[in-house]
Amino acid sequence: MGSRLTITTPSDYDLTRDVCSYGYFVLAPNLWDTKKNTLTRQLNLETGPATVVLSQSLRGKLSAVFDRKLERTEQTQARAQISRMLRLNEDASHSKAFHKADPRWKKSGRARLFRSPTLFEDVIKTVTSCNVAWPSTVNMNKQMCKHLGKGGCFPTEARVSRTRVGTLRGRCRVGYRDQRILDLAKLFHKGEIDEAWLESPSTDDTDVFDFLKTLPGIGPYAAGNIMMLLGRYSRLAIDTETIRHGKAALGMTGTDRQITKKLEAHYEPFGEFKFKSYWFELWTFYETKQGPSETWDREETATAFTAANF
DNA sequence: GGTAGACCTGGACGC
DNA sequence: GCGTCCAGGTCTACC
Repeated sequence: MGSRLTITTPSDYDLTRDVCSYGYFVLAPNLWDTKKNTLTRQLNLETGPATVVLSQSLRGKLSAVFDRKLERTEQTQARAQISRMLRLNEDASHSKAFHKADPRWKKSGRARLFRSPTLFEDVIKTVTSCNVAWPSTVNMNKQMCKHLGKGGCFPTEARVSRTRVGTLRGRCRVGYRDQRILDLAKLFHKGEIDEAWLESPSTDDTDVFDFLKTLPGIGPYAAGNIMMLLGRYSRLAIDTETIRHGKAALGMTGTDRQITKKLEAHYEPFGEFKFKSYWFELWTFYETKQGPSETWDREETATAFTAANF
């Protein structure tokens, strides 16, 4: 019989709404059950992988059911990873501050963006989303979990750092990103990424952004996206989808450079919550096209989300 | 500081 | 079923 943990959440936490809030919730090893409203995934723990099923039946509480018994230290690890993934550190007052800055989301309560249990997974997922259509991103993550992850887990930095580039390219289908992913894994494995510094409130956003851009495979878009994943929402991550959103939803015209400037100005009033305001606008647009995000099946969204759909 | 071209994959399209 | 074209962000070389 596996372990069962009760996770205390912020009072306004809603598992369905807050998991189905960012594209990574449909990337392996995450599996959202559209019928049961549960999130299943594998976690890398001290003595090996463990599969957890997260569900919510009470406000302020989550249930985490594991496929095996966890030692006390593993329970602590699992709690920390789940907390990071679900952004349980962002309490109700954080949501309230965001809704004050942008009241459009007060009614739905949207405020949190789903992320990964580790920064390493977030960074690699971001690299797999660069210069590629969504179905390829889905496939890259699926193949990395299949070929490199123990027990279906997302591979650790240790595992990726000793993987050959040919395996990353040939089996995991990451293309020219192979060397960049390998170099990133080595940096994480050697402890050259100071997560405490990146996440510290006393570290300036600009310093974090400038550092991220020095990493292999990380340019302005990826750095902006990782900023969001670190809980820093003061800047946008502008890609072709952002430009398209500027044109289609906000009626902006001009060259891409002109639209970029207009977008920066458009979201400026949202200050430290700029990314969230932008993202929930975009997410709402996707939902008008694809239906509520909690109904998006992992396999179906792999093919449904192409530029042609928008 | 700005920009052209290469990088790789998979979907779309034409035949 | 096959071949070709194209989209996507980062990096390097060059002006």
